[in-house]
Amino acid sequence: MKPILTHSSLTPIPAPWLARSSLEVAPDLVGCTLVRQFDSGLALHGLIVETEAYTPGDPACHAYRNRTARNAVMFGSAGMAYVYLIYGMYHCLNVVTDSDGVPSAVLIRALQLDTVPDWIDDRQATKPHRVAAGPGKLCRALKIDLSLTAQPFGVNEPLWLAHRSSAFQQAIDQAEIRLVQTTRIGLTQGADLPWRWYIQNNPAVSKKMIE
DNA sequence: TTATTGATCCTA
DNA sequence: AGGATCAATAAT
Repeated sequence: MKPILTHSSLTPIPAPWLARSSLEVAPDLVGCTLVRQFDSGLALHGLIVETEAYTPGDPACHAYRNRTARNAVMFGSAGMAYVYLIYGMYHCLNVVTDSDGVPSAVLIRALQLDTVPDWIDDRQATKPHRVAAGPGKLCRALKIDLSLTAQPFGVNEPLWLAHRSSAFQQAIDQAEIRLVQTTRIGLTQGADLPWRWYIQNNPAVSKKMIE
């Protein structure tokens, strides 16, 4: 395990905080921390550096058409994990948002990890801040798969979320850290909607981008 | 029932 | 530019 950065006290995010429009929650989750806890007692922390919002009426949302076995959790109450398999080989993690009955979620697209897990191969580990730089990569790094879908975020669960540190919030308030809002990645529908947010100049965002 | 698609990532 | 690889969804 190679340390990348340290973190101070973490305050858990309660489900009601997530029971808002995904368009509000997505930017608010940037700068928060995702914690992955294993049965072994090992815990990994990742600073959320990039998110995307998916809403009802959004053609890119998996819940756009009908309620199915896969997307059912998005119709439920906020604070649950929605995990799905993409392109047959990667998993993606979402936080379910908004009121019960309103299908919406926030996709976690990139994390800055506090440590590089042992199971990451040496080649990848040479660039520590790229290990979780993408929705598929972060699920691989944190061993997130379909077994975690429809599970609640919580301090006694495999996954939980913590609020921004006061230092991060201050940096946002003083514009030392800036959020960029732009279009989402990899979509054929709803590609023009500016519903992605990321930390400007952060080395762990999912792709190299200008401005 | 079979065919196509996809909120990705890596290699060349 | 192309391939890996498979569940959900669309088409037959």
